[in-house]
Amino acid sequence: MKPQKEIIREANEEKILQAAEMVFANYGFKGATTEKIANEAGLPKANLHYYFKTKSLLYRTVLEKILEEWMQAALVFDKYSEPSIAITHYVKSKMEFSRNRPFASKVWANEVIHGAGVVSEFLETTLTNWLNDRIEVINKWSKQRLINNVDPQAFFFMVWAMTQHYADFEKQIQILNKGKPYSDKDFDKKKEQVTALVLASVGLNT
Amino acid sequence: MKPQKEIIREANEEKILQAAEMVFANYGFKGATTEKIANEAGLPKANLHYYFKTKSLLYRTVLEKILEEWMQAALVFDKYSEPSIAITHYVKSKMEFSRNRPFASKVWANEVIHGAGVVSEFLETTLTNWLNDRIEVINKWSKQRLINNVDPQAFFFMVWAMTQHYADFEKQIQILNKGKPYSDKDFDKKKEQVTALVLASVGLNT
DNA sequence: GTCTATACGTTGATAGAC
DNA sequence: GTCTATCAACGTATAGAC
Repeated sequence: MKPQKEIIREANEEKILQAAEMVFANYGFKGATTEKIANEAGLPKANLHYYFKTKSLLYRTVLEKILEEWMQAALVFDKYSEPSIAITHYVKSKMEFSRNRPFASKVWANEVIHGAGVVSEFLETTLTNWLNDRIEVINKWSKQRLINNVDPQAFFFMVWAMTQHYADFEKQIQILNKGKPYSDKDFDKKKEQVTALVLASVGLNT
Repeated sequence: MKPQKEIIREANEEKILQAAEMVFANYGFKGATTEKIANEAGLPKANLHYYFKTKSLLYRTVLEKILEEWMQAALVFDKYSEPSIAITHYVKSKMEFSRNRPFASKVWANEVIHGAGVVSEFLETTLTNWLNDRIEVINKWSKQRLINNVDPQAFFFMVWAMTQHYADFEKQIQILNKGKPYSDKDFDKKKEQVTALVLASVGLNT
């Protein structure tokens, strides 16, 4: 059985991390204050600093959690060997991530826009390796004439950009949607449309 | 002939606006300090506040300039009536904007991610009108069987996301490109690839 | 129009009682 | 582990001499 203190610690850290993700997403690193995060987590600022010594450390911890989930979503690409099925599942997985974890997507976007100071190591190693392997898969499919002869890198950038756009530019999308946020049904339709566009872009019919 | 003071004013405002765009792009609104901007513009902080009373006003002025350019690039869509030509020119125009004005794109992305507090009015009026008109164009093309039957809104979001991705996620793209920024030649190739993907996505061949 | 010095608010972080 | 009080650093904005 876990000691009482450890249980408390884990619960509080979790509350803080969730609050931090939201506040960092909405205000950026500098714009986010430890006080806002603490309020959102429902505890005094001093407690936040007790659990996370510095704001910087808290930010890095938030990003680490996001990276784990990013990789988790990426695994879907390898689950199926048939191009249209693999791509469909991957796009849907990315769209669902945007829908369910919009703050995570925004924190990520923010971090990269401002120079990826924290995540550059991840980009240089894990993500580079992941992408290079998947580029080979796309090239293989092209050679087998299963899909159009596309630039694999441009293809992945397209999928990332399109799917993350629905999280990062949520506000713009909402305004252009007559001011109303997408309902679950709306979003499901967009998920289908995005998938159809991606499949067509490499020459696959739906 | 313009009075001397006016000439000085215009020159200094221009220097400040350019510096501000870069600093806002790289550090976000809160992360950008008036001192950094002033240094970048090559004048003391007090002068910056002489030309732009507050940081907020400076930020809004930067955004207004970006909006004008955004609309300018959007005009290209209407220059040609044939779908593949219109789309090709529009995508290329957006890609060139990302290439030539990466800071503008980043400031915009940042602003929208954090809730579009300043640009929401533009989104509600000008951009909504622009998009609604262009949606009709896409629908017309669909009905005439000139392009696939696609969701016009999803189509434009795709183009915006894909093209702006090359500016906003510049750093990530650079790292995934063996650490080297795209040369002009690299970028031209990507421009072609992006155009090909977009055309194919609506059923047009290249 | 330029610039140094400075006032004043905000915020990250800590001390120290409970 | 919790929380109030507090401080030092920073950053916006201005006063006032040139």
